[in-house]
Amino acid sequence: MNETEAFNRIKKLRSEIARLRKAYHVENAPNVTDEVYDSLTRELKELLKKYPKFEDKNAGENRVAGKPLDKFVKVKHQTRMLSLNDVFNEEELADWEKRINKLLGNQSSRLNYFCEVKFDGLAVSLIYEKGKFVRGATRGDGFIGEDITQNLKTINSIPLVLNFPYPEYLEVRGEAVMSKKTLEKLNLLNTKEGKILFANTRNAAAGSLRQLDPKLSAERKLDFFAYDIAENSSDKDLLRHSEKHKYLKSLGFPVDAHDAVCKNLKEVLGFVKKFEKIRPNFPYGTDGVVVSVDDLGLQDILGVVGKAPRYMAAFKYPAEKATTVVKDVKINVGRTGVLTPLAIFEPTLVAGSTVSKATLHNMDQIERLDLRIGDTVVIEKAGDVIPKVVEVLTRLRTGKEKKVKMPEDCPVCGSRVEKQKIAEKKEESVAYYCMNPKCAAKNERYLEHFVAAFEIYELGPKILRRFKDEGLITDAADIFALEKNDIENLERFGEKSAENIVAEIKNKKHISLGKFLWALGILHVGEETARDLAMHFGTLEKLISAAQGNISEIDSIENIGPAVLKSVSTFFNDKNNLKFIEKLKKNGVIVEKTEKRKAGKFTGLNFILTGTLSAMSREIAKEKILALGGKVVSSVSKNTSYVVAGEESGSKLTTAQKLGVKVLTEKEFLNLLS
DNA sequence: CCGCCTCGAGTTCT
DNA sequence: CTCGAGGCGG
Repeated sequence: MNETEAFNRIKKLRSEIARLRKAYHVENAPNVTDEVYDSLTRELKELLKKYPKFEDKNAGENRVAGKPLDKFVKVKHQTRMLSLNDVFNEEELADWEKRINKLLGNQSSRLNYFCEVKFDGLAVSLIYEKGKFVRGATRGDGFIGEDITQNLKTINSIPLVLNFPYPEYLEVRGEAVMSKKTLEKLNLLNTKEGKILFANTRNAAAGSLRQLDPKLSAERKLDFFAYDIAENSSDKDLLRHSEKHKYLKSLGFPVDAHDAVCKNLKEVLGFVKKFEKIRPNFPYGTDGVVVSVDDLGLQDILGVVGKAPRYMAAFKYPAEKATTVVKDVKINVGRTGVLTPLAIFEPTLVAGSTVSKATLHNMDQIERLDLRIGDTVVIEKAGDVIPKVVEVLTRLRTGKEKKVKMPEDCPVCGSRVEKQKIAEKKEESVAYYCMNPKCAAKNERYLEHFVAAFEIYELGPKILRRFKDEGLITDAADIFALEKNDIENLERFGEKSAENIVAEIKNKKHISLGKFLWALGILHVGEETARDLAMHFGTLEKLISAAQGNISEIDSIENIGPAVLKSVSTFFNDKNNLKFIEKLKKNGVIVEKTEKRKAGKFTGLNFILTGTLSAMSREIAKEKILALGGKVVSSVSKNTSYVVAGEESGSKLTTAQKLGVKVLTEKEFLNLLS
């Protein structure tokens, strides 16, 4: 990026950030997520670090967010309400400590830390006179906030009268929050009434406290947690931040129950990691941990720079949403010849890992998103794992973005690309296909699929490709004729790895009919349908003769309709395919006969496996269920009998609960098995 | 013919 | 996990 481009980007970012801020703080628009805002702000900051000449003191990023609304009475804070500097990882936390140590010099030996959970709500200030709650205000811009005393009085956890002995005058800082449960209920209600939903607990808390009618505010059932004392007229000697917490507790304020003094950064990180585990099940929304220098004397020495104190840092957990720029859209060719667009972007940290690409599925999806190369996009991780482009920030466009075009020719073999007719229908497929049966990409993907079905784990994509390039194999059947010598002679392959590979292949020559049919890669015949076929016919020979003669027998099988029927019969009437099967047999592949599905105690039951089981792998669990006559399906619906939830279960658990499907713990599942 | 379920296929990172 | 498409019942 050159200087002009950087400057243009900075301008765009500034205006979009300003727009989001206004939507967020002034209009309380619930659909704006602060993560997108944060992500853009981070990019702007980095750009300004690289190009300091474009710094602008009056620009939005140098002002504290939160312009007060006109509707509420404005109040001036006696001491400014600060914001915090963020750190995102261990390294940044260590940098923070280094800066502190430098400033403290020889006093740094007294340094220890205080950790507390950072609630994601609305920061408020509460004033008590003679032990009575007299005024509460929002943070606003840090200097001037809004008087929301009436609304705050509806929060049960804010004491209206302090426990004795209390100081003449006290100003408490804390966070007004909404529990996740309350938010869920509120959103459910809003859905029914057709109102807009709140994106997170923070927006909900802020929105609720901004209700002009305190009755509405009261219905929202907010909570409060205190974290600091700003003014205190008593002569009580508070020397540490941790003592403030204790004192707040004694006066009747709820404080974070996890808070702890940490001797060093290692302990701080321990706290951060411990809470990260608790966080998903914690009743309130949180976005990190606040780390403070515990000694108030040291805090004074360190002081405040700009709007944030040097003695505090917010350790932020990785955001679930982030923004990034699409550098390119590549086209992948799959086993079936389908062309799949793949967005390539700047490596970006999202939900704990760095992501550099995401599938776009097909052209329709690209059009729906209106995605162009060069666009800034919002990404998240579906189910916390798979990166996904959720939105394009079209306002950040410069006009230089390029539309994505599906190539007319296959990017690998160069042959024509086209949409396919959908069986029994006039429509065409959404996807484009490379129709060349000899396409190198298709063959490679097929080899990968084949070894996966045979469970030959030693042969990954890289090795397969190498074997193919070196001429060791031309088709999948050649794999079973590989010898130790062939492999050893290749560069970068040792004797040991050659032995392992050959042994593994030999081991996997016996295969069930179902897995074998799946390995053949027949159109529309995946793992499930392959098993249905295997269960019905029992042997490969019976299936082949039916495919070549009495196809009505295939048609009669449950879950097999016209499309699958046609593809199966076409496959087994093709001479090349039959030759390939013969070659596999000749090379030692033995297809095991399949027993007809036995009725067992799981007959008619559908299982879903989610999360990690400790006693067995999912693969084994699946086999056990099948052996008892049950089925393992991949998506939850109301027809699902049981969801078996292991450790760290994903979204399937949530859907199960929503649909009222019975959920089993691993223990309950094991009991059911035996 | 439509709407619900499933299945198939492609996909990411540690 | 997600999207498209096949199977099937209403």
